[in-house]
Amino acid sequence: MAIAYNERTHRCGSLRKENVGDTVTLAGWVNNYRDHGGMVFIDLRDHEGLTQLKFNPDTDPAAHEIARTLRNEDVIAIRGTVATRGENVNPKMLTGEIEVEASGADLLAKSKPVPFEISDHVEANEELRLRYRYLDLRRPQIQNIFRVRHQLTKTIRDFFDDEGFLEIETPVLTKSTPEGARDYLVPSRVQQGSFFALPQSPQIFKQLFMIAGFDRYAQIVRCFRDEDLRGNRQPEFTQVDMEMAFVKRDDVMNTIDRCVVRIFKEILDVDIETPIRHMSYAEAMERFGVDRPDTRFGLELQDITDVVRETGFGVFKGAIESGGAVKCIVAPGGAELTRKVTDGLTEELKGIGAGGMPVTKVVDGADGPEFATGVAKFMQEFCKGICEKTGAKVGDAIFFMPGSYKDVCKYLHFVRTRLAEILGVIPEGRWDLVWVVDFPLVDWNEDEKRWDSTHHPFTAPFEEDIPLMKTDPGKVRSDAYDLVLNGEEMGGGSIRIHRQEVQRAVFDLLNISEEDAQLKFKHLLEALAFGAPPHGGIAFGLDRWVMKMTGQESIREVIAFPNTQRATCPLTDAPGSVDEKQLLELGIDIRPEVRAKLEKSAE
RNA sequence: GGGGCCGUAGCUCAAUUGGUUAGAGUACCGGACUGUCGAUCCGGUGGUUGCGAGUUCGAAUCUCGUCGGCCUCGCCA
Repeated sequence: MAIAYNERTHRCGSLRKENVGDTVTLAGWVNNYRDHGGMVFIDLRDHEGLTQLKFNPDTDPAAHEIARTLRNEDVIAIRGTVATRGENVNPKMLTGEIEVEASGADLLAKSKPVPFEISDHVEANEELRLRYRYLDLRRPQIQNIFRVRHQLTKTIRDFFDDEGFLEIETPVLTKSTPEGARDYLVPSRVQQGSFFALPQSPQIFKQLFMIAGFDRYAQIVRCFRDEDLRGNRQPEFTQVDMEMAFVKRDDVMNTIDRCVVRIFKEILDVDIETPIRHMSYAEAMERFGVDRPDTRFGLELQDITDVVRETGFGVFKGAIESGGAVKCIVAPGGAELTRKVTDGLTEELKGIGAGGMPVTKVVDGADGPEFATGVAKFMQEFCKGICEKTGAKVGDAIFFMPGSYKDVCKYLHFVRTRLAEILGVIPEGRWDLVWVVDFPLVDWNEDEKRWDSTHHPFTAPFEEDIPLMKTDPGKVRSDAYDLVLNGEEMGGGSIRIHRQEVQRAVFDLLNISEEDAQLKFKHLLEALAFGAPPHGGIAFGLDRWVMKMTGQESIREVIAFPNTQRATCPLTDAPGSVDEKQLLELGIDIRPEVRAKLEKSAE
């Protein structure tokens, strides 16, 4: 008799000893089978958990016959009676006190042997996992990630709903903006020769919502950027996007503080202290060398430019004379580090463009602490000064970095992060949140010889800094803010420019002509002329939040069907070629040199 | 575009550093087994060592190229 699989009485994670004696119907996948010739045991799996099924030839020969043929990942439905396991309780299973004695079984779908085991014990390589992602997604730990993802989006939506935000969708087929990241383009058939762009973010649209008078908008929205991938970057990703009218930056940050508190409480049952602390961009760069400081540990950067100003040591002297700096990191107990480790660090640094890294160790000398090994002989005369300035003690190692301020920051940030791993000083279970504020409005682009927006061209400068735009643009601070969690940027936003004359001044500074501005941002500029309320907002990388909250190392783990580093999908084989007919309709063609390359690789 | 690591059975990994017929666990197939739970025991199938050149008496191992994966710099307003 067929089992009514559409009338499951329970799920596989729910049966307990209170259910003993109940007649139940379950359905799911064969997680594992143990065939004793007589007795057959099957662990049945569904989205909730595992239940052991027992097939006894004396109880039900027909069901037992079916059970003997079952293999992993076969889909079955069974009917049976819940029984206690007596002496044979399995404490490792949530349902380990019971089992279901099957009195009927249906094979609903046979499975081929799977390319990799669906289990906690075996980890297949990532490419294979992505190629058979639907099998990978069967693993309970992976399903849990998506459960957290669901809870997180629900919590965020509930929060914004409670605070009076409206979720409104914005276009996916929209207009290319030449600023910022490379756009994904979609050719138009109706307007041959024209292209839509997929949004890098709904930035302008959300500002238009404010001008439209919605007051508060929030959306969980897919965004696209055609740039190279990283462990925490995918070409399509999900933003939590919000905008508020009639606010100053503290209002936005306070709102997010409340949201973050709620997220941590509801998802992880962790209490976050508010207000989340603020740190200026300048302080972050000075102490950590990066605008997303990891404040869970020390190893901060220390400036010793003044201490060693009179040095004859070539690289230090050169850096100082050309207006740069000499900074260092003191590694407590670093004298224990082997030559191999410090040399390895130097090699890694060279890999990202550094010339090298002078290192020395502080030892007990005849006359107090002195330097030993490495660049000791060049630095000995400054030992006392450096130790006083930095607090370095006997047994420590000091890693020096001379160069331009930018380079020193970049390389020492790298050193700091690696040292923290090597020394094992990153505490577990910490959630260090910090708002980085007072970013510079613009950044000098040496290659192009022009000022670029640090954030984006609609970010408001500090009112009191506006006069500096003409005289010293690099000093102008912007009303922008980034939220950083454990050294990773989780989101960023700003107060926007709502007055035309300020917007024009910023465009001037960015060397965007009136014509250009009209061409690129006409819709926003026009709207600003019709009474724009002061407004500001922020956007979060949802994927990064899920990644952090589930303890994953890669963003790919928290996206159902992610891309590889070369932006392909091993499961669908996207992107793929299209018919000539499709190209014809769109009025576009593959360039000859690309065609030639494709034909060559097809051979 | 640059730097680094990797690619051996369906899967996870070995192969004494260039040496005879490339092994093990697992999966799969056959057999045994009535309390297992990563079942056990016996037997079996399974390999273009990513691909292509080269060096060598001899290459999984060395060299070059190429393809693919991951990390990273640039890039990501």
